[in-house]
Amino acid sequence: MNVHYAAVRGMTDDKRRAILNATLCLLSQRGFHGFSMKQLAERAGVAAGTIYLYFHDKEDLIQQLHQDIIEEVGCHLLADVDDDWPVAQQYHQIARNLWQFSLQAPEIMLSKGQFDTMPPDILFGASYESPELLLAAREKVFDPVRPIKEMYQRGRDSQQLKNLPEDVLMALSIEPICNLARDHCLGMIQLDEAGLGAVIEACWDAIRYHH
Amino acid sequence: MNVHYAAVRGMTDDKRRAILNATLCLLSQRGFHGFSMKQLAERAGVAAGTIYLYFHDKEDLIQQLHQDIIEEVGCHLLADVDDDWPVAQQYHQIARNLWQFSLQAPEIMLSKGQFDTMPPDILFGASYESPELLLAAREKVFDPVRPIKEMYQRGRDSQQLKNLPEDVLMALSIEPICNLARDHCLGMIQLDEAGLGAVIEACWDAIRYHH
DNA sequence: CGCCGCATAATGAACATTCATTCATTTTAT
DNA sequence: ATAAAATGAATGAATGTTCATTATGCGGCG
Repeated sequence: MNVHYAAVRGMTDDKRRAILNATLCLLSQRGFHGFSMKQLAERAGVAAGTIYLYFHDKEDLIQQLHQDIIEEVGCHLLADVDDDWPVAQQYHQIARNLWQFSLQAPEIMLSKGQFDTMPPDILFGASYESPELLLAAREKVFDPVRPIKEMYQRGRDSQQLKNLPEDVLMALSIEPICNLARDHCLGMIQLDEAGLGAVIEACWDAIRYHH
Repeated sequence: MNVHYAAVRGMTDDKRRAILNATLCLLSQRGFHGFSMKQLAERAGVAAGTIYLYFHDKEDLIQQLHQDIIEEVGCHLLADVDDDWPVAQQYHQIARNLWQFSLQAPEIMLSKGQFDTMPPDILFGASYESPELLLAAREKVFDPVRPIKEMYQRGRDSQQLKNLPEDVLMALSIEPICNLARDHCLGMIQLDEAGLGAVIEACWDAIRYHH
């Protein structure tokens, strides 16, 4: 009887997946507004009421999608990254993984901005009113990408990276690639293999310690 | 009789400003969803119907706010930047202006992400279906920040900056600062004067041509 | 095999809200 | 007195959610 952990009533997990996929799809092209549960039901190929068998309400749905995406991103970014590699090589692999991932799952890259600007009580179940609770909740949610943060720590401690907080190092070397990947998915820019290499090198220049 | 250019019926422009300010305020803290015209009217201190004297509808309001913000940002970023300066100095001044602006108008920084992920037909009156129209409309809207783009061009042509498209150079050297400014406004990170200098230097490292 | 009972899964019309927008009326300024 | 500006109750459409009803899969029984 240990198959019932996923949902209270809903059983087959592929319905849940279909709903999550449809949510991501709508979110990436229509945004959070102009996105209704009825549209979602139609897109997912289920009835409106079915959604509420798998998710408590709209916010719960968004929250679970967010968690789901972070796990998938974390998994893909860290693929083929060896703990024993030097930080430079690890970063380059992660950066390439990120770009490749954005090509195979563009909806996720396109929806990233939506999540980034979402009220924190939806994503983390905690509001700005209690900063310490919010911080803890956020840390838990982003646990799947913690190894990346730790890589930045190691690089900084060994003076291979600049002496800056991890958030800053990530803002300098991950976010630009996310932005460019989004623009690339939207057809606003083109970037070939050589261009990608140059971009990654530029991001590396931003964070590496220049002796 | 030359005071009637601003609106069809509405006259006093401070009502328009009040509505725009209230829109920005709500947009930055509640996001696009959970933002209603009735809330807006209350916040702006006007009746619901008054909004429609100055703006055709909700989308028009958002579009005008977007244009308004871009003009203000462009104006502030280029303050105290001399055309005769070397590119390095120009960039540093713009970066500092950007940070300072984010402190004095945090709502604008907080709402940036909302606009970035908004369907293009709202912001530019053109959809993805006709890429050439969309591109032209976008260029027109972003005209106030064109001097910045031109600075990047000059820097690249004179081999002071890396040989990358302007969009890429901006993604590398402007966007990270926007991201950090947003996180700083939200209290998620702290950054003192020294830290800011280090961040700007890092962004400069990302785009400058290393001989 | 076919039929039955039963528990779970799924449905979608119905409901109460909330939304953007309108317009007959009132206020304001000249 | 008159024209422009502002109002806010009214309207219909759309939203998130519920729940009485229907469908489905399944193990036992004749």
